[in-house]
Amino acid sequence: MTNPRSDSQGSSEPGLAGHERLSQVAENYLLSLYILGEEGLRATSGQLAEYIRTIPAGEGLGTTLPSITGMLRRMAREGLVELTPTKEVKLTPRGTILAEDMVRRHRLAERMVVDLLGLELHKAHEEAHRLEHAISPDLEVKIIEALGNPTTCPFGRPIPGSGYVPPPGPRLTLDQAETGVDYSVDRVPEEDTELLRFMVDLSILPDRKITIVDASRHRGVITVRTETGEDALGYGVAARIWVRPWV
Amino acid sequence: MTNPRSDSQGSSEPGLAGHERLSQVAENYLLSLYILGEEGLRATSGQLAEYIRTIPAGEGLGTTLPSITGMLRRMAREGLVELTPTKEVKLTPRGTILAEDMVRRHRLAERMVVDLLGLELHKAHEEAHRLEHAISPDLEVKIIEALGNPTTCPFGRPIPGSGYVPPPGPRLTLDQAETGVDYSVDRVPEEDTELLRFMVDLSILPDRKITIVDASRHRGVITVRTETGEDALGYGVAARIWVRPWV
DNA sequence: TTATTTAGTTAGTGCATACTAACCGCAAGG
DNA sequence: CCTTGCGGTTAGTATGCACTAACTAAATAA
Repeated sequence: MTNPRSDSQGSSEPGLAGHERLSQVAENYLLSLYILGEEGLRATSGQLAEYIRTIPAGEGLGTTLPSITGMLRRMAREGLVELTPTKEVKLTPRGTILAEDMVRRHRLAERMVVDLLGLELHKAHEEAHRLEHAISPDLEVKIIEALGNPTTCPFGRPIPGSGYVPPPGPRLTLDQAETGVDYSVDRVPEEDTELLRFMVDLSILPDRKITIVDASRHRGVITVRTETGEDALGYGVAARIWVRPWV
Repeated sequence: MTNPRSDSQGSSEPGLAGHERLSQVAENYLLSLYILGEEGLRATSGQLAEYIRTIPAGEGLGTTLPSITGMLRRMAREGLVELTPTKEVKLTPRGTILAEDMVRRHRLAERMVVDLLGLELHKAHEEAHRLEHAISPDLEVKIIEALGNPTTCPFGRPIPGSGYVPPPGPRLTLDQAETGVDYSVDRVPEEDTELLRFMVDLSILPDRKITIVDASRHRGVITVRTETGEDALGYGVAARIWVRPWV
């Protein structure tokens, strides 16, 4: 956003895209918009507000509708987004590139803090939200090397530009899965700290095996078996866990 | 600075000090003031301007005297510094604690990017200047663990709160050292990227052995021998390298 | 001693980002 | 068809942090 930070910034190192630097706020918006897209949600100011509200402490507020309108206007002026007549927010090509940069840095940061620094998984998303703004192209390259070119974040989401190929076979949410069939966990929600803590205990984590022992929709409870044992999940939670058929 | 970021921030984790979050600009000022103190320089607005100018790309400018006056006024209002009648800037107790926090994070970040991520030494200082603002207390603990409780940054400066004890024996700058005597490098300048690149080649790095082969003050040149071989340094450069007697 | 240089402040502005309060347009319900 | 409410924008304002231009006070030089 032509903020002071964007001066004196000439990084033309090799490796990855141009890595133009924006304000942290703009970077957060781009990341949020990218993720809304990924989730297949209509990217409106309201959705954006909601998502931004999940961006944990340390990143500033900016969660009221008027703030968002204003920010989007500025971003539109800078050619990062377009505001369609249907009140939707679309990333421009340039915005898309920069958004991917952010998502990549975010997910690399998540991997770094977990795999290299041993941070507890449930804290990774929040920490990454701070770190993503502080990773230069040089550092990004080093992180990728140190991690051995990871293709997903620790929650199972793909790292853009990493050469991720979605595993074969259909992907579905756990609430739609069949009883008695073995599945592999594909993705888990990343922003719900308390839930994550619980899932770590239960080994409901990407690439682990999970099987539905019993699903009683009327009670709204699914019982699953994992490495660790058996436990019950609500349908709401189950709907946020993606699985694919076990190899 | 009562900026939006300081809301929603309740980190009361164990381990290290309170870790109140300020604006990045304020954090930079605190770090700069701390380092000026460390170097024994009179901390005036002018010195501050000069030091802040060395803070590399990505951190924003804010280098003119009026900006500094303004910022210091705000920081004084927040009880971080005091402006003495002799135009000197003093850290308050609270300011000192927060400044130490920043310096610690900065130096840990330097170690992390070098030791854990393999970043080239001459880039470490600049990267750390971005990362220092993005390290939470939790993460700090993990970084310390992963690094095995380091007591200095890769340039030889002590990490506050690490239990660093200065090595015994006198410390002097290389331009004052005697010819033919073996010394151990104690500290090297961290912000001069080009110089550092050269020193890495020459193995003029903390804890390495260095010996003056010949010093011809009139020519302004000192010839040193290191692991790597012999080479000539200007007196200006030599004055910025700290050494102590070799064990 | 007076003139100049140096260091710092004050004044006046600009921009990004936040907020609250007030307004608008459309979908749904009566 | 009108009314209400939700989602969004506009208006108005505040604060942090940057700048330039103009002033001042202390130190230095002439």
